[in-house]
Amino acid sequence: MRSLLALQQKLLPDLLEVMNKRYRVLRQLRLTQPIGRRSLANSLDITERVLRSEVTFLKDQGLLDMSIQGMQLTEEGEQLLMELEPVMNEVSGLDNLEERLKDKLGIPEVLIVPGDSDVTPWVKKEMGRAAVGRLKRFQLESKVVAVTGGTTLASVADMMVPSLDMDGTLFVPARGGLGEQVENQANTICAKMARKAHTDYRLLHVPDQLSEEAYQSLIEEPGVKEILEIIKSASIVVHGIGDAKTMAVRRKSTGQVLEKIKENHAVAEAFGYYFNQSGDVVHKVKTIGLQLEDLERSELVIAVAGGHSKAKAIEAYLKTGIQSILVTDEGAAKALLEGNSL
Amino acid sequence: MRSLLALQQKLLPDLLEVMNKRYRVLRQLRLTQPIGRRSLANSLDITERVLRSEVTFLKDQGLLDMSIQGMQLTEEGEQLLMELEPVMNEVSGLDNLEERLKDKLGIPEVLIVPGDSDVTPWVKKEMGRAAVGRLKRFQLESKVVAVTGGTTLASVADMMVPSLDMDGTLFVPARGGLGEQVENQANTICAKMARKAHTDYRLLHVPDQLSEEAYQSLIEEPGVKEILEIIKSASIVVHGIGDAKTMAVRRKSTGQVLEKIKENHAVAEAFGYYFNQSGDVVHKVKTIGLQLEDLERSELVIAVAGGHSKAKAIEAYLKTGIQSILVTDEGAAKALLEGNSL
DNA sequence: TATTCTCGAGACGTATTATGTCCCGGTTAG
DNA sequence: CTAACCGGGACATAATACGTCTCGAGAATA
Repeated sequence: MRSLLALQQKLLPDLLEVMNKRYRVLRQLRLTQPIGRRSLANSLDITERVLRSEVTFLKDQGLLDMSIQGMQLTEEGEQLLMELEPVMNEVSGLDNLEERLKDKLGIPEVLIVPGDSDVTPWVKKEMGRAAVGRLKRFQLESKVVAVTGGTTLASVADMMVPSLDMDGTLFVPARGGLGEQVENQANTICAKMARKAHTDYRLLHVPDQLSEEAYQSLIEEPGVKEILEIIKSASIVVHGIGDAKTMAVRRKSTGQVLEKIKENHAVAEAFGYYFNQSGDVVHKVKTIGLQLEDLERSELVIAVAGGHSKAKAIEAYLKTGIQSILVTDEGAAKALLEGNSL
Repeated sequence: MRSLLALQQKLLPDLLEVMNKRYRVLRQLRLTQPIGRRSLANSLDITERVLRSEVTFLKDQGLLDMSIQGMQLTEEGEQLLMELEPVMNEVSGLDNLEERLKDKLGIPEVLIVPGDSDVTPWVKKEMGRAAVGRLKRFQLESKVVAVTGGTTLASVADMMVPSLDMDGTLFVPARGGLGEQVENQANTICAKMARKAHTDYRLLHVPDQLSEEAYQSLIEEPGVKEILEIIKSASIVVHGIGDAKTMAVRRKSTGQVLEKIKENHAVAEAFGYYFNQSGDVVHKVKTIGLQLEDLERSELVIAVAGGHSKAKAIEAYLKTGIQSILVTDEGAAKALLEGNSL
């Protein structure tokens, strides 16, 4: 017996097209609501008139509300969208991609969201939503969650929502100062995430540049030492993966470091570690906090990174053999699979 | 979690309508093929041009063939239609109706086909097809199937198809002469059914009017006695349900009988028994064969009857408490549920 | 407070599609 | 032989989809 969708393909070949169109409208709306017709049409790359037809239809169906501030999903719209997600993933073949990528990378789980965050920036938010969704399916009560910095993790924080079974969950930054801008620092993201989740957080204040003596005395400081222990005990880690060169530049690393990275052909970066194509560590930012080997003791590691330009970095990092869940986007996933098949 | 169809109802109600239209075309075509555009359009009560659009589409999809004799379903069309049946039942809410009716009548299973056989005659054929389909899901090898007469059972015979697991199945008429026209007599229907099923049948020749002595000597006749025993051993019974008065008139019953039926407020009739609104037997045609109490020993009893005008009769008959499967149509089902809710 | 921006809604001409209505030549049954 | 029915072609018209522009209202900003 064929599936319902297969039957419908025969009887209504354009069904999927329409369904996909409406689904995309709802999904984009969820990300940017409240939003007006023109901007939304622009985001979806369709003309205003077409969007208008869809939107009036969806409004009649009670899936969204129109007001002077713009359009917003109704309760029912949110609900429908949620239920629609797995269906559309299957339709667009994303679950297929997920399977293949899982096999290629040798990791236990891959989640792929549609789009390419290099092309359309809001895809990062979708990755964020997916990561949060995955996180919440885990038993989080009284657990410590360590998070890193980066723009992708900022998206994860953006999409964080409170949940009943996050009672006592504590968010901490994975590692100390890594030279990022404030909004992308682990501390900032950690705080934001905890606030949005309606739960607690602890911060780790470590200056970027530090002499050896100052460093030694700092880690003996009782306040710091206590947090460090909590961080080391983290059972859940959520982190991003960056392109080595980009990250080094963004962190305003010294010429020496840049040189080292270039010489050793580093391609990937994750929480202060730089990796070459084979997954070997070629450089490490000197700071306190979670170390690479600590990951092995974690119960759940989620790596979030997308955009086709990150494909190489993702692949290199996962060659370390870390059993991590990968949350990525269609662009990166396809690039990864293509690159591998060459 | 709602089903995919429920989601689609919200997201693409218009497409489901189209799907329904195309489904109806295919279904009607199956019943009357080969048939031309104009007649088919007439049957479906849509204009020729609309049908034409659908038909050309369906032809392009390879679901039907057009020839000079008319249109016919292809193999693929037949297959699709079959797989589509449960889906469309869900869409049109028929499976919901089935559940409700099952509860109201207190019987184990109800099958409803779309339409109303009082309004559109070919719905009887659909009921026939449904009954045959249900019958074939039962283990029929070497079993005896007793059938009654009536126009509805004639439709069942029409739709009978051979099947691999009907080896050794024997068709017999449930009861002797009941005064029907030849084409609606149990004997005729029994023979037709067996022939279409590519299996055996035995007939029971009993004249309509018979003196008591002749009757007694007849049932002692070896040939008759043998068949009678087979009939009594029938494990499967398929029968119709009629309106009491209509049946009495059609059978040209005597004024005496008509009077009795009227006086006792008989509303339903089934294989020669007349029932009042409470399900009590108020009259019984004197003939040999299966008796009402024999039904209790049957493994499978299927009652087939449709059309809103038969609602009262169906309800009355099923009040006897017989554990029967009911095959009916939308018209009767709705009338039954409405009547009950008043 | 003044100004600018974005919002939904209306309007309207045009391109596209759906539909109603005929007609035609061929095939078949009576 | 003819009447009925078949698919297919044709065409005017109605309905719909779409691109484009405009307007007044509220929100944000300065």
